[in-house]
Amino acid sequence: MVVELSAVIVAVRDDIPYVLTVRSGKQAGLPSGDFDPDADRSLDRAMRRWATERTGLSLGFVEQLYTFGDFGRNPAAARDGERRISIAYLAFVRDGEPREELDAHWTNAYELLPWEDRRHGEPDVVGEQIAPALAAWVDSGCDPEQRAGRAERADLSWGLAGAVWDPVRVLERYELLFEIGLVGESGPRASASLGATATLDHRRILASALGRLRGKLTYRPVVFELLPPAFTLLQLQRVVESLVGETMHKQNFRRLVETGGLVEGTGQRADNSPGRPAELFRFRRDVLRERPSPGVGIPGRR
Amino acid sequence: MVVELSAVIVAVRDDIPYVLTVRSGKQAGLPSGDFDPDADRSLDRAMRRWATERTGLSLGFVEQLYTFGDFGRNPAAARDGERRISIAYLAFVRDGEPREELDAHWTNAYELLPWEDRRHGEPDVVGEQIAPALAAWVDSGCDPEQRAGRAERADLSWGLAGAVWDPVRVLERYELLFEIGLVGESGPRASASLGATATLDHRRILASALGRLRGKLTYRPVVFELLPPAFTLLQLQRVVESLVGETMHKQNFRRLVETGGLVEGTGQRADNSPGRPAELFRFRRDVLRERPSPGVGIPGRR
DNA sequence: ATTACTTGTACTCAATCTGAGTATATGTAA
DNA sequence: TTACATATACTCAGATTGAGTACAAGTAAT
Repeated sequence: MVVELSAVIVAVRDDIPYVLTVRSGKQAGLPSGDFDPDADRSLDRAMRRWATERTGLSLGFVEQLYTFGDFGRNPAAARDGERRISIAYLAFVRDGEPREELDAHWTNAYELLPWEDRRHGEPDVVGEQIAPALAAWVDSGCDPEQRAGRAERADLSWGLAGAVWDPVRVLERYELLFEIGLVGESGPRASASLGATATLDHRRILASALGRLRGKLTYRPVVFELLPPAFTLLQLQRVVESLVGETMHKQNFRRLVETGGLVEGTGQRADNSPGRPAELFRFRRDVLRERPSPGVGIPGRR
Repeated sequence: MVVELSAVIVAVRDDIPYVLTVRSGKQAGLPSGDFDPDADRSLDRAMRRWATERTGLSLGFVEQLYTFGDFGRNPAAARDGERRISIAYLAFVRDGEPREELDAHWTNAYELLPWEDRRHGEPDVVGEQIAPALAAWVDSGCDPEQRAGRAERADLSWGLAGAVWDPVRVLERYELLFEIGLVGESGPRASASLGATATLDHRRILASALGRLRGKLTYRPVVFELLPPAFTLLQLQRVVESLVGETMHKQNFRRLVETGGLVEGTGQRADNSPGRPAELFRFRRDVLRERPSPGVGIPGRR
């Protein structure tokens, strides 16, 4: 049995959430490598050291995500009777280009999971391909009870039939698509509108990372690890929106973030923007002391 | 390298959260065993099968918790140069006694983590032993900056000096106690008021489980997996309180849970109680459809 | 039968928070 | 100057929350 580490390393630039990928053949994959028990005392430390060596980036926030160990996740290994277990991590970097010679790139996360970006409304692929495929899957259930169960599951995870869209349920959605055969792993099976494929189960790992990240935003002030030390409120809002995949009411977002004590003005103002220059803010560490779970509340749409 | 599975199996009875433990020598430990890659296709499945065989219980809600792999977590193994990685799971069972012949018992979770139960006010051990030890640790920092950092960390995780007590930060608290030497692993080091010790790092695993569980309560309707199908609102409240470790305002709890659409009355009423008999309620599955993250909101204390 | 005691359930009320705006301020470029 | 952009202040109705009060409906003791 081999234990490997893999990392979803996230950065946001120009309102786009990027994940770090490495090429392997024609597909992109997450950086990953075997865990060497002799080299590091702890998994977290191994992760940091190895990611730095591999990508030339220094990680900010780091959190263990999930351990993937399904038999089918690595068909090549399975064929040889080898079982590979992968401990996945989520990590943030503020900026910086990966070192070129290491063959690492930034990939738009929504190229891999296009249906998760709803900032410009529901993407066409949902109505045109996903919803019909889900409906067909529901109808193909063999008895009424199974059909009801399937409908419930499809509606809940995809926000159909009056249910609400929950940005956090990224993994549920991905797994449902996988189950009904709309997205594939370990092979260039899908159509372009259903997103680029990735090596092995790395899209699934990305899905859990995005879900966890979206959840975490609301109750821990982690966004700030993706922003420069001073930022305008609009910059902050855009970063949150890009991660959550939905737009927010500007004035209310500002109010939430200010009265919530998450940020404080620096007195300085940004200069490069069109329109009236905005004040620069910084993260206010004292919130941690005042509120039990401070995060950027996510006010209603638009 | 050996990969093992371990499980925090939780049940609540008489307002006490219990975890399933097995004896190993004089100490209690979580049930755990090596993962056999040939026997099961997925980790989750392995976990379920193995827990059922081992404990004779059928698990309800099951969730992967964290993978522990620190070098020091198993001193015996470390001495032999062996590295053991443990994938921990959190699971709920509704009730039922473990099969006797398997040497499994229910242990009060707060016997292992006494400071986490604040239903009867702050436990004495906090003021008498923990707070002084934390203060000493803060003072022993070698420069003002380090002392400030330590004070911040102690205050935040323990809700001291005006900071709020956050029930979710169980792991942070445990790790701080461990770091300053107040609780020990792999040996009967601690005083009784700081809780019973457990095998290896199993108390640490329990701490992450309790933290995760407390967090999950607020945004997913998982409590109901610990209750019988029909229950009174007070029963529900007591189960939540026992897990969160704090008491709640009765009328507001009821309001939150009812207007939140989490439960519906059955028309029947409980009969065995003193006082006016209460109506029996059941979990209302439709909430899942209506609200993005339904959980038992945790209203203010008392 | 009355009383004390227990728990359940309804309702009140002020304070706060939220969603959805309107209005005004302060820059740059034509 | 004007048009355009974004920033920021303020409003206001409706919902949610914290903290109670009041009353209902049982059991056990007097």
